[in-house]
Amino acid sequence: MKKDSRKKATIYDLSVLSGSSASTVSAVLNGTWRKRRIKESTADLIRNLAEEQQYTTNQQARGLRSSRSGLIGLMLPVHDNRYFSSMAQTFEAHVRKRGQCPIVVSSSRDPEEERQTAETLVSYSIDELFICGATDPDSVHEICEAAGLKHINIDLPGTKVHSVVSDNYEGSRILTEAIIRQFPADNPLSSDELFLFGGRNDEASRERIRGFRDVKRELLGSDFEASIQPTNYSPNTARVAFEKFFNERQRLPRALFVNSSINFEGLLRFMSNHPRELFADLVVGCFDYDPFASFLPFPVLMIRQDVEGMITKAFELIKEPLSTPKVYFLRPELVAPRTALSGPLDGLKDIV
Amino acid sequence: MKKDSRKKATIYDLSVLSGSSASTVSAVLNGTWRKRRIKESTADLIRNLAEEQQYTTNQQARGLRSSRSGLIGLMLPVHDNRYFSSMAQTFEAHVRKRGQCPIVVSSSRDPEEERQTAETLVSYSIDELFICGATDPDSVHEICEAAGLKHINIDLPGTKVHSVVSDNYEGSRILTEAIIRQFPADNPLSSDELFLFGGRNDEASRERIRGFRDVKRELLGSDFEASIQPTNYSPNTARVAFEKFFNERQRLPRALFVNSSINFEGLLRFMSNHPRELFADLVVGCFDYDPFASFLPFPVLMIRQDVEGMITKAFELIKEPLSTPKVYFLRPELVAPRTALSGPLDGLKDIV
DNA sequence: TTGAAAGCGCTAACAA
DNA sequence: TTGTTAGCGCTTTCAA
Repeated sequence: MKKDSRKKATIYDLSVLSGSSASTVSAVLNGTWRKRRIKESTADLIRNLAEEQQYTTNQQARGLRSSRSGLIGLMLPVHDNRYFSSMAQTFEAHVRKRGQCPIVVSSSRDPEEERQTAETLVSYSIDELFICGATDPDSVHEICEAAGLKHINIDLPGTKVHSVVSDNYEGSRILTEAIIRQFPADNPLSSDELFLFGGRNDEASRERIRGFRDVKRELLGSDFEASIQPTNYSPNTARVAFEKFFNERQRLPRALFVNSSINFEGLLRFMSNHPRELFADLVVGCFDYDPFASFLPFPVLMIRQDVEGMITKAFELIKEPLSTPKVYFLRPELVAPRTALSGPLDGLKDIV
Repeated sequence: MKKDSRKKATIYDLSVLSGSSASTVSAVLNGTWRKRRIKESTADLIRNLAEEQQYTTNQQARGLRSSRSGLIGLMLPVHDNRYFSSMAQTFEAHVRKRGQCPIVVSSSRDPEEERQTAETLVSYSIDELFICGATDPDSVHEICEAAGLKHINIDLPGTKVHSVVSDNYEGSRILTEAIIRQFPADNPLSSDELFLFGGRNDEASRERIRGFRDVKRELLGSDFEASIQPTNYSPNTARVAFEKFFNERQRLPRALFVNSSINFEGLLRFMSNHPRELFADLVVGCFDYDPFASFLPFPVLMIRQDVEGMITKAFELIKEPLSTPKVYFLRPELVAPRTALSGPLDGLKDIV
């Protein structure tokens, strides 16, 4: 005999139906029944009833009581970008595998929004927070700390807890060198023909710029202040920067190091206003991987960051009791032009 | 005088500190105090205390009591794709604007996973569920229905509640026609040179195929069974299909209608194994928009679905009391080659 | 092997 | 204008 059917069944309903107490039902349903020495048969009975009544645990109640929620949070700068969306995809797979519920939220690289987002997540008693690409991870840390919430930094390091980031310096060196080597010996690239566009004053950008400059000096003999054109992470700001550069010199550099695929989109916006011939022998290196970008009509070298590795490492580290915060570096990978790498989607089973 | 500081302050702490009762504190903090006729000064006092103690509401407790949570769910097939990631980005902005907390989860187009995901979300008492691109939306409906959870379908329609989808038939017609018109009058495309790759037996694919076939018949005089090559939504399956086609005929069709950017990635994988000259005069139409794909070295026509419009409409409809379930169609937009459209990221403020 | 009872932090009648 | 009280559904001692 069904109950209201609009109302979900509770352990009390099952308690009545089974003739056991609510605490017995609870133990059976949350898996602690073995160590409570509950009879196999009682357990069976209750489980059948639960199935029949379509019982599902009310996680809010469980969470309130146990001050856990089963929710694992990932805070992202933005969703709409292949780097971060693959981060979300990978993160989800890991969380699901542990039987928990992923909750992915973005906070636009705005420190205030980051803090608010963290507070919100705390108020839902999430169990762990992965802070990815935060502008101000240490402020987020304070909030987590105050709530006793385990957390870790990814992509951009903080100073209060462990961080897992790409080796941006090394990645940048590899990319810069690869850009330079694209040019033939009889028409080599000169220092004043290679510019870096994009990024801002964050650790990743600083490291990438450092690698870029070092390699330029080593391989091209020199570098100069203006070879760095920061544009934040914004297609439109990047577009404007390219326009400006072009207007001043009537051409783009022969070679471009674009810091992040987001800014690469700014280059596309610029291109859409100009004839394609203009870019016939442009060489672009992009610090980020996007499968479509790899096949553009000019050589595009890309750096793919090891998202799977970062997430895996972060899951390892987040449970470790914190000693002194350390930064773990993962080496990113150079991707040759016209390369289609497999990604997190390839792990999913195909339903046809 | 601070409390434990590791423990979060509760309304009881504030109740003691302020000398008011817990219910007064509660009313002040959750905004119902005006109608409870609480003195402005008491309210002020309590709010100051709350600030000072860094009080934040325990949403689990509030949710348990009020059987709401402030969580709004979006169920996506996958994250790592520009269509769905822009969906997530847009959805987030809408939810945030309403002061609620977005929770975006993917379920791999697997009906069983869709159901489980829905159950999980229900168990957290989410307030509304947006079901995007679900393989079996009606099963998800049953779960929501049983829990009294408001929900709506996006992208792929269901029969039990309202749905907001792209006008796939019309979009497909537009795209197919545009593909055909890419070819010059003196060397026109013939029916046997245009194939559709990708998709499966879902409503979107069926409609796209219908539009494709209709336009082929109208403009090219005929169509044939084999012009449709379903590959599911999977880069790898698509790659295999292209390989197979190529092996059998030693060439690709002159023109391709690729159903979804996910399958377009399969085409890239195919291309990476072949010299670029092979694709010198290929024309591709893709039902989905990706900014990088738009600039590939051959003409790429794309269809951008109206994500912002779909989300907006869905938010309108979800609160409407359900009469007979209706399907709302939004017209997607044809995107010419070499076009960089602005997206949901452009709405964010730029922090430099 | 099980049950009774307290309580997680909050809301919302109902009193006062 | 405010306080008292009774839960929301679950977990977890402690007792039996």
